[in-house]
Amino acid sequence: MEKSEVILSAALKLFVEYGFHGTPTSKIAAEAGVSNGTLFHYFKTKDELTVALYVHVKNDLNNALALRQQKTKDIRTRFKYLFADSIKWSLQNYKEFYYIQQFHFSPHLSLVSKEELERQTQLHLGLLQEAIDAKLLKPLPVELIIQLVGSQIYGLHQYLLEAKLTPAELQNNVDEALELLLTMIFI
Amino acid sequence: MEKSEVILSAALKLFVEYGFHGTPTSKIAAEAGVSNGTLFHYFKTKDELTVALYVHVKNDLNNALALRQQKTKDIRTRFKYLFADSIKWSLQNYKEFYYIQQFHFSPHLSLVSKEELERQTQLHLGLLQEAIDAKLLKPLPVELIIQLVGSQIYGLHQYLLEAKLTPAELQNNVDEALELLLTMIFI
DNA sequence: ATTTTTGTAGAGTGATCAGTCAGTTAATTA
DNA sequence: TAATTAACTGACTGATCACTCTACAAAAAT
Repeated sequence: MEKSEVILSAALKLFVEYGFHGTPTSKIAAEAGVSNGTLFHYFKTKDELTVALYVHVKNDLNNALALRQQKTKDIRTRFKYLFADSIKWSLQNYKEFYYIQQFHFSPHLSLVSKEELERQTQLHLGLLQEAIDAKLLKPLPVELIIQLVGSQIYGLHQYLLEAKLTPAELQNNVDEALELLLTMIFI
Repeated sequence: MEKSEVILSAALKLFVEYGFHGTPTSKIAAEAGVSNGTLFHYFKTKDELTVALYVHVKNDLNNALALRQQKTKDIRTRFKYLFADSIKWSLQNYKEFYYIQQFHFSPHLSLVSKEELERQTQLHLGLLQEAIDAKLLKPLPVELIIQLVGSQIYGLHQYLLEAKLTPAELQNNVDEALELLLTMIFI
Protein backbone atom coordinates (compact mmCIF):
# COMPACT_ATOMS: atom_id res chain seq x y z
CA MET A 1 0.00 0.00 0.00
CA GLU A 2 1.39 3.35 -1.07
CA LYS A 3 2.15 5.75 1.73
CA SER A 4 -0.16 8.34 0.22
CA GLU A 5 -2.95 5.78 0.40
CA VAL A 6 -2.16 5.08 4.03
CA ILE A 7 -2.55 8.78 4.70
CA LEU A 8 -5.83 8.94 2.78
CA SER A 9 -7.10 5.94 4.66
CA ALA A 10 -6.23 7.51 8.00
CA ALA A 11 -7.87 10.77 6.95
CA LEU A 12 -11.04 8.95 5.96
CA LYS A 13 -11.33 7.26 9.32
CA LEU A 14 -10.85 10.48 11.25
CA PHE A 15 -12.90 12.73 8.97
CA VAL A 16 -15.88 10.42 9.24
CA GLU A 17 -15.59 10.29 13.01
CA TYR A 18 -14.69 13.90 13.83
CA GLY A 19 -15.38 15.87 10.64
CA PHE A 20 -12.87 17.89 8.62
CA HIS A 21 -12.78 20.59 11.24
CA GLY A 22 -12.35 18.26 14.17
CA THR A 23 -9.42 16.48 12.57
CA PRO A 24 -6.01 18.18 12.75
CA THR A 25 -3.42 17.16 10.19
CA SER A 26 -1.16 16.13 13.05
CA LYS A 27 -3.69 13.46 14.07
CA ILE A 28 -3.96 12.22 10.50
CA ALA A 29 -0.18 11.87 10.30
CA ALA A 30 -0.09 10.07 13.63
CA GLU A 31 -2.90 7.70 12.62
CA ALA A 32 -1.09 6.98 9.38
CA GLY A 33 2.17 6.38 11.22
CA VAL A 34 4.10 9.08 9.38
CA SER A 35 5.53 12.39 10.44
CA ASN A 36 3.82 15.72 10.10
CA GLY A 37 6.16 16.78 7.34
CA THR A 38 5.55 13.64 5.29
CA LEU A 39 1.87 14.37 5.08
CA PHE A 40 2.63 17.73 3.54
CA HIS A 41 5.15 16.11 1.24
CA TYR A 42 2.33 14.15 -0.38
CA PHE A 43 -0.42 16.75 -0.09
CA LYS A 44 0.47 20.40 -0.31
CA THR A 45 -2.48 21.53 1.82
CA LYS A 46 -5.17 20.01 3.97
CA ASP A 47 -7.74 21.05 1.39
CA GLU A 48 -5.82 19.19 -1.31
CA LEU A 49 -5.85 16.09 0.86
CA THR A 50 -9.56 16.46 1.40
CA VAL A 51 -10.26 16.69 -2.31
CA ALA A 52 -7.84 13.89 -3.18
CA LEU A 53 -9.66 11.64 -0.74
CA TYR A 54 -12.98 12.45 -2.37
CA VAL A 55 -11.68 11.70 -5.86
CA HIS A 56 -10.04 8.51 -4.63
CA VAL A 57 -13.20 7.23 -2.99
CA LYS A 58 -15.34 8.15 -5.96
CA ASN A 59 -13.00 6.33 -8.33
CA ASP A 60 -13.20 3.31 -6.11
CA LEU A 61 -16.98 3.35 -6.30
CA ASN A 62 -17.00 3.85 -10.05
CA ASN A 63 -14.57 0.98 -10.56
CA ALA A 64 -16.78 -1.28 -8.47
CA LEU A 65 -19.78 -0.34 -10.60
CA ALA A 66 -18.00 -0.59 -13.95
CA LEU A 67 -17.15 -4.28 -13.55
CA ARG A 68 -20.54 -5.79 -14.34
CA GLN A 69 -21.57 -2.90 -16.56
CA GLN A 70 -18.97 -3.76 -19.17
CA LYS A 71 -20.00 -7.38 -19.30
CA THR A 72 -23.71 -6.72 -19.68
CA LYS A 73 -25.61 -5.70 -22.78
CA ASP A 74 -29.27 -5.55 -21.81
CA ILE A 75 -30.07 -2.05 -20.60
CA ARG A 76 -32.62 -3.00 -18.00
CA THR A 77 -30.25 -5.57 -16.53
CA ARG A 78 -27.44 -3.06 -16.44
CA PHE A 79 -29.76 -0.72 -14.64
CA LYS A 80 -30.47 -3.39 -12.06
CA TYR A 81 -26.78 -4.12 -11.62
CA LEU A 82 -25.96 -0.46 -11.24
CA PHE A 83 -28.50 -0.16 -8.46
CA ALA A 84 -27.61 -3.41 -6.71
CA ASP A 85 -23.85 -2.83 -6.96
CA SER A 86 -24.22 0.69 -5.62
CA ILE A 87 -26.09 -0.53 -2.59
CA LYS A 88 -23.66 -3.37 -2.07
CA TRP A 89 -20.68 -1.04 -2.23
CA SER A 90 -22.33 1.53 0.03
CA LEU A 91 -22.84 -1.08 2.73
CA GLN A 92 -19.43 -2.65 2.42
CA ASN A 93 -17.81 0.78 2.36
CA TYR A 94 -20.17 2.75 4.54
CA LYS A 95 -17.46 5.09 5.79
CA GLU A 96 -16.48 5.95 2.26
CA PHE A 97 -20.14 6.39 1.38
CA TYR A 98 -20.67 8.66 4.37
CA TYR A 99 -17.64 10.69 3.41
CA ILE A 100 -19.05 11.27 -0.06
CA GLN A 101 -22.23 12.74 1.44
CA GLN A 102 -20.30 14.75 4.00
CA PHE A 103 -18.08 16.14 1.28
CA HIS A 104 -21.06 16.90 -0.90
CA PHE A 105 -22.53 19.17 1.76
CA SER A 106 -19.39 21.09 2.42
CA PRO A 107 -17.75 24.03 0.71
CA HIS A 108 -14.98 21.68 -0.39
CA LEU A 109 -17.15 20.48 -3.25
CA SER A 110 -16.44 23.71 -5.10
CA LEU A 111 -12.74 22.82 -5.09
CA VAL A 112 -13.36 19.86 -7.40
CA SER A 113 -13.01 20.72 -11.07
CA LYS A 114 -16.03 20.56 -13.33
CA GLU A 115 -14.28 17.99 -15.53
CA GLU A 116 -13.68 15.69 -12.58
CA LEU A 117 -17.30 15.92 -11.50
CA GLU A 118 -18.41 15.22 -15.04
CA ARG A 119 -16.04 12.28 -15.38
CA GLN A 120 -17.61 10.75 -12.31
CA THR A 121 -21.17 10.73 -13.62
CA GLN A 122 -20.29 9.42 -17.08
CA LEU A 123 -21.16 5.85 -16.22
CA HIS A 124 -24.61 6.78 -14.99
CA LEU A 125 -25.27 9.38 -17.65
CA GLY A 126 -24.27 7.01 -20.44
CA LEU A 127 -26.59 4.26 -19.31
CA LEU A 128 -29.43 6.70 -18.85
CA GLN A 129 -28.96 8.13 -22.32
CA GLU A 130 -29.05 4.65 -23.81
CA ALA A 131 -32.24 3.90 -21.96
CA ILE A 132 -33.78 7.12 -23.22
CA ASP A 133 -32.71 6.44 -26.80
CA ALA A 134 -34.23 2.98 -26.55
CA LYS A 135 -37.42 4.64 -25.28
CA LEU A 136 -37.44 2.54 -22.14
CA LEU A 137 -37.91 5.41 -19.73
CA LYS A 138 -40.84 7.64 -18.92
CA PRO A 139 -40.48 11.05 -20.56
CA LEU A 140 -38.90 12.79 -17.56
CA PRO A 141 -35.94 15.17 -17.53
CA VAL A 142 -32.64 13.29 -17.34
CA GLU A 143 -31.41 15.36 -14.40
CA LEU A 144 -34.56 14.57 -12.47
CA ILE A 145 -34.14 10.85 -13.04
CA ILE A 146 -30.50 11.03 -11.92
CA GLN A 147 -31.52 12.82 -8.76
CA LEU A 148 -34.37 10.43 -8.01
CA VAL A 149 -32.26 7.33 -8.56
CA GLY A 150 -29.40 8.78 -6.54
CA SER A 151 -31.58 9.68 -3.63
CA GLN A 152 -33.40 6.36 -3.79
CA ILE A 153 -30.05 4.64 -3.43
CA TYR A 154 -29.15 6.89 -0.56
CA GLY A 155 -32.49 6.34 1.19
CA LEU A 156 -32.28 2.58 0.89
CA HIS A 157 -28.67 2.59 2.04
CA GLN A 158 -29.56 4.63 5.10
CA TYR A 159 -32.37 2.26 5.99
CA LEU A 160 -30.36 -0.91 5.48
CA LEU A 161 -27.53 0.47 7.56
CA GLU A 162 -29.75 1.06 10.58
CA ALA A 163 -31.98 -1.98 10.30
CA LYS A 164 -29.93 -5.00 11.19
CA LEU A 165 -31.21 -7.64 8.81
CA THR A 166 -30.26 -11.13 7.75
CA PRO A 167 -28.61 -11.38 4.33
CA ALA A 168 -31.81 -12.87 2.95
CA GLU A 169 -33.99 -10.04 4.26
CA LEU A 170 -31.46 -7.55 2.99
CA GLN A 171 -31.51 -9.04 -0.50
CA ASN A 172 -35.26 -9.00 -0.36
CA ASN A 173 -35.36 -5.32 0.52
CA VAL A 174 -32.94 -4.44 -2.23
CA ASP A 175 -35.03 -6.35 -4.76
CA GLU A 176 -38.23 -4.68 -3.60
CA ALA A 177 -36.75 -1.20 -3.64
CA LEU A 178 -35.30 -1.83 -7.06
CA GLU A 179 -38.68 -3.00 -8.31
CA LEU A 180 -40.29 0.14 -6.90
CA LEU A 181 -37.69 2.26 -8.62
CA LEU A 182 -38.06 0.50 -11.95
CA THR A 183 -41.83 0.88 -11.98
CA MET A 184 -41.29 4.50 -11.07
CA ILE A 185 -39.14 5.55 -13.99
CA PHE A 186 -39.42 2.77 -16.59
CA ILE A 187 -42.41 2.67 -18.89
CA MET B 1 -36.56 40.55 15.53
CA GLU B 2 -34.85 39.26 18.63
CA LYS B 3 -31.11 39.77 18.76
CA SER B 4 -30.55 36.04 19.17
CA GLU B 5 -32.47 35.52 15.93
CA VAL B 6 -30.34 38.10 14.18
CA ILE B 7 -27.29 36.14 15.26
CA LEU B 8 -28.80 32.85 14.10
CA SER B 9 -29.68 34.40 10.78
CA ALA B 10 -26.16 35.71 10.31
CA ALA B 11 -24.74 32.31 11.25
CA LEU B 12 -26.98 30.57 8.73
CA LYS B 13 -25.83 32.79 5.91
CA LEU B 14 -22.15 32.29 6.70
CA PHE B 15 -22.34 28.57 7.56
CA VAL B 16 -24.03 27.83 4.26
CA GLU B 17 -21.42 29.82 2.34
CA TYR B 18 -18.24 28.89 4.20
CA GLY B 19 -19.14 25.91 6.37
CA PHE B 20 -18.93 25.67 10.18
CA HIS B 21 -15.18 25.49 10.06
CA GLY B 22 -14.73 28.37 7.68
CA THR B 23 -16.88 30.68 9.76
CA PRO B 24 -15.28 32.28 12.84
CA THR B 25 -17.59 33.51 15.57
CA SER B 26 -16.10 36.96 15.10
CA LYS B 27 -17.46 37.05 11.55
CA ILE B 28 -20.88 35.92 12.73
CA ALA B 29 -20.96 38.70 15.30
CA ALA B 30 -19.87 41.25 12.70
CA GLU B 31 -22.48 40.05 10.19
CA ALA B 32 -25.14 40.26 12.90
CA GLY B 33 -23.97 43.74 13.88
CA VAL B 34 -23.21 42.84 17.48
CA SER B 35 -20.03 42.55 19.45
CA ASN B 36 -18.07 39.40 20.01
CA GLY B 37 -19.09 39.27 23.64
CA THR B 38 -22.78 39.62 22.87
CA LEU B 39 -22.73 36.52 20.74
CA PHE B 40 -21.41 34.54 23.68
CA HIS B 41 -23.97 36.11 25.93
CA TYR B 42 -26.72 34.46 23.91
CA PHE B 43 -24.91 31.23 23.05
CA LYS B 44 -22.43 29.78 25.50
CA THR B 45 -20.38 28.05 22.82
CA LYS B 46 -20.13 27.91 19.05
CA ASP B 47 -21.42 24.35 19.15
CA GLU B 48 -24.48 25.49 21.08
CA LEU B 49 -25.13 28.13 18.45
CA THR B 50 -24.78 25.53 15.73
CA VAL B 51 -27.28 23.22 17.37
CA ALA B 52 -29.67 26.05 18.23
CA LEU B 53 -29.69 27.07 14.58
CA TYR B 54 -30.53 23.53 13.54
CA VAL B 55 -33.40 23.27 15.99
CA HIS B 56 -34.67 26.71 14.99
CA VAL B 57 -34.66 25.89 11.30
CA LYS B 58 -36.28 22.51 11.85
CA ASN B 59 -39.04 24.07 13.92
CA ASP B 60 -39.65 26.55 11.17
CA LEU B 61 -40.04 23.74 8.66
CA ASN B 62 -42.33 21.76 10.93
CA ASN B 63 -44.52 24.78 11.57
CA ALA B 64 -44.83 25.37 7.84
CA LEU B 65 -45.91 21.76 7.34
CA ALA B 66 -48.29 21.62 10.29
CA LEU B 67 -50.55 24.40 8.95
CA ARG B 68 -52.45 22.42 6.33
CA GLN B 69 -52.03 19.13 8.15
CA GLN B 70 -54.25 20.24 10.97
CA LYS B 71 -57.01 21.40 8.66
CA THR B 72 -57.09 18.22 6.59
CA LYS B 73 -58.68 14.89 7.44
CA ASP B 74 -58.20 12.66 4.42
CA ILE B 75 -54.95 10.79 4.82
CA ARG B 76 -53.98 10.67 1.17
CA THR B 77 -54.60 14.40 0.84
CA ARG B 78 -52.55 15.10 3.92
CA PHE B 79 -49.79 13.03 2.40
CA LYS B 80 -49.92 15.12 -0.75
CA TYR B 81 -49.85 18.34 1.24
CA LEU B 82 -46.93 17.15 3.32
CA PHE B 83 -44.96 16.44 0.18
CA ALA B 84 -45.96 19.61 -1.67
CA ASP B 85 -45.43 21.85 1.36
CA SER B 86 -42.03 20.32 2.01
CA ILE B 87 -40.91 21.04 -1.53
CA LYS B 88 -42.35 24.52 -1.42
CA TRP B 89 -40.58 25.32 1.83
CA SER B 90 -37.31 23.81 0.64
CA LEU B 91 -37.29 26.08 -2.41
CA GLN B 92 -38.35 29.20 -0.57
CA ASN B 93 -35.84 28.48 2.17
CA TYR B 94 -33.09 26.74 0.26
CA LYS B 95 -30.36 27.99 2.54
CA GLU B 96 -32.15 26.61 5.57
CA PHE B 97 -32.75 23.37 3.69
CA TYR B 98 -29.10 23.15 2.73
CA TYR B 99 -28.08 23.79 6.32
CA ILE B 100 -30.22 20.89 7.50
CA GLN B 101 -28.39 18.53 5.14
CA GLN B 102 -25.02 20.00 6.02
CA PHE B 103 -25.77 19.58 9.71
CA HIS B 104 -27.00 16.06 9.15
CA PHE B 105 -23.65 15.01 7.73
CA SER B 106 -21.56 16.52 10.46
CA PRO B 107 -20.57 15.33 13.90
CA HIS B 108 -22.79 18.07 15.35
CA LEU B 109 -25.80 15.86 14.84
CA SER B 110 -24.79 13.80 17.84
CA LEU B 111 -25.11 16.91 20.01
CA VAL B 112 -28.86 16.99 19.47
CA SER B 113 -30.82 15.10 22.10
CA LYS B 114 -32.77 12.03 21.15
CA GLU B 115 -35.99 13.65 22.39
CA GLU B 116 -35.49 16.64 20.13
CA LEU B 117 -34.85 14.42 17.12
CA GLU B 118 -37.93 12.39 17.96
CA ARG B 119 -40.05 15.51 18.40
CA GLN B 120 -39.10 16.60 14.93
CA THR B 121 -40.30 13.48 13.16
CA GLN B 122 -43.58 13.21 15.04
CA LEU B 123 -45.58 14.89 12.31
CA HIS B 124 -44.32 12.51 9.65
CA LEU B 125 -44.39 9.46 11.84
CA GLY B 126 -47.95 10.14 12.97
CA LEU B 127 -49.28 10.48 9.45
CA LEU B 128 -47.45 7.38 8.35
CA GLN B 129 -48.83 5.36 11.23
CA GLU B 130 -52.37 6.46 10.39
CA ALA B 131 -51.84 5.44 6.78
CA ILE B 132 -50.58 2.05 7.88
CA ASP B 133 -53.48 1.54 10.28
CA ALA B 134 -55.89 2.42 7.47
CA LYS B 135 -54.08 -0.16 5.34
CA LEU B 136 -53.37 2.39 2.62
CA LEU B 137 -49.67 1.62 2.28
CA LYS B 138 -47.78 -1.30 0.83
CA PRO B 139 -46.48 -3.63 3.53
CA LEU B 140 -43.03 -2.07 3.80
CA PRO B 141 -41.06 -1.23 6.94
CA VAL B 142 -41.98 2.23 8.31
CA GLU B 143 -38.37 3.32 8.50
CA LEU B 144 -37.83 2.40 4.87
CA ILE B 145 -40.84 4.43 3.78
CA ILE B 146 -39.63 7.42 5.80
CA GLN B 147 -36.22 7.19 4.18
CA LEU B 148 -37.64 6.81 0.69
CA VAL B 149 -40.05 9.72 1.06
CA GLY B 150 -37.36 11.88 2.61
CA SER B 151 -34.85 11.20 -0.11
CA GLN B 152 -37.48 11.62 -2.81
CA ILE B 153 -38.16 15.08 -1.45
CA TYR B 154 -34.48 15.82 -1.36
CA GLY B 155 -33.90 14.56 -4.89
CA LEU B 156 -36.76 16.57 -6.32
CA HIS B 157 -35.65 19.66 -4.41
CA GLN B 158 -32.13 19.35 -5.76
CA TYR B 159 -33.41 19.02 -9.32
CA LEU B 160 -35.85 21.92 -9.08
CA LEU B 161 -33.20 24.15 -7.60
CA GLU B 162 -30.84 23.65 -10.53
CA ALA B 163 -33.38 23.56 -13.33
CA LYS B 164 -34.73 27.05 -13.79
CA LEU B 165 -38.36 26.43 -14.59
CA THR B 166 -41.51 28.49 -14.97
CA PRO B 167 -43.96 28.23 -12.06
CA ALA B 168 -46.24 26.10 -14.23
CA GLU B 169 -43.47 23.65 -15.16
CA LEU B 170 -42.41 23.54 -11.55
CA GLN B 171 -45.91 22.70 -10.38
CA ASN B 172 -46.08 20.07 -13.07
CA ASN B 173 -42.86 18.45 -11.92
CA VAL B 174 -43.98 18.44 -8.31
CA ASP B 175 -47.26 16.81 -9.27
CA GLU B 176 -45.53 14.18 -11.37
CA ALA B 177 -42.97 13.35 -8.71
CA LEU B 178 -45.71 13.13 -6.13
CA GLU B 179 -47.67 10.80 -8.35
CA LEU B 180 -44.59 8.61 -8.79
CA LEU B 181 -44.08 8.54 -5.06
CA LEU B 182 -47.70 7.68 -4.31
CA THR B 183 -47.76 4.80 -6.77
CA MET B 184 -44.51 3.65 -5.23
CA ILE B 185 -45.65 3.28 -1.64
CA PHE B 186 -49.47 3.38 -1.69
CA ILE B 187 -51.42 0.28 -2.57
C1' DA C 1 -34.22 56.06 44.83
C1' DT C 2 -31.42 52.22 45.04
C1' DT C 3 -30.15 47.81 44.22
C1' DT C 4 -30.01 43.96 41.06
C1' DT C 5 -30.25 41.90 36.85
C1' DT C 6 -29.63 41.83 31.99
C1' DG C 7 -27.56 43.37 27.71
C1' DT C 8 -23.57 45.04 25.31
C1' DA C 9 -18.98 46.10 24.22
C1' DG C 10 -14.26 44.97 22.70
C1' DA C 11 -9.59 44.27 24.12
C1' DG C 12 -7.11 40.38 25.70
C1' DT C 13 -5.50 35.32 26.21
C1' DG C 14 -4.19 30.72 25.91
C1' DA C 15 -4.45 27.02 22.94
C1' DT C 16 -4.50 25.05 18.60
C1' DC C 17 -3.17 24.14 14.13
C1' DA C 18 -1.77 24.42 9.11
C1' DG C 19 2.11 24.75 7.03
C1' DT C 20 7.55 25.62 6.99
C1' DC C 21 12.20 24.64 7.40
C1' DA C 22 16.61 22.80 8.15
C1' DG C 23 18.52 18.72 8.08
C1' DT C 24 18.90 13.29 7.61
C1' DT C 25 18.36 9.02 5.21
C1' DA C 26 17.22 6.24 1.20
C1' DA C 27 16.93 5.57 -3.58
C1' DT C 28 18.18 6.73 -8.45
C1' DT C 29 20.96 8.25 -11.81
C1' DA C 30 25.37 9.46 -13.98
C1' DT D 1 31.56 5.74 -6.76
C1' DA D 2 29.84 10.27 -6.67
C1' DA D 3 26.15 13.25 -7.33
C1' DT D 4 21.50 14.25 -7.47
C1' DT D 5 16.94 13.69 -6.32
C1' DA D 6 13.14 11.97 -3.53
C1' DA D 7 11.32 10.48 0.88
C1' DC D 8 11.06 11.57 5.39
C1' DT D 9 11.48 13.70 10.08
C1' DG D 10 9.90 16.66 13.92
C1' DA D 11 10.71 20.96 16.11
C1' DC D 12 9.11 25.42 15.20
C1' DT D 13 6.14 29.58 13.92
C1' DG D 14 2.85 32.88 12.74
C1' DA D 15 -1.79 33.31 12.55
C1' DT D 16 -6.21 32.30 13.93
C1' DC D 17 -9.88 31.56 16.87
C1' DA D 18 -13.06 30.31 20.67
C1' DC D 19 -13.92 32.12 24.62
C1' DT D 20 -13.02 35.31 28.95
C1' DC D 21 -12.94 39.38 31.52
C1' DT D 22 -13.60 43.92 32.96
C1' DA D 23 -16.36 47.72 32.41
C1' DC D 24 -20.37 50.19 31.61
C1' DA D 25 -25.22 51.25 30.35
C1' DA D 26 -29.99 50.25 30.41
C1' DA D 27 -33.83 48.17 32.30
C1' DA D 28 -36.36 45.80 36.11
C1' DA D 29 -37.24 44.88 40.57
C1' DT D 30 -37.36 46.30 45.32
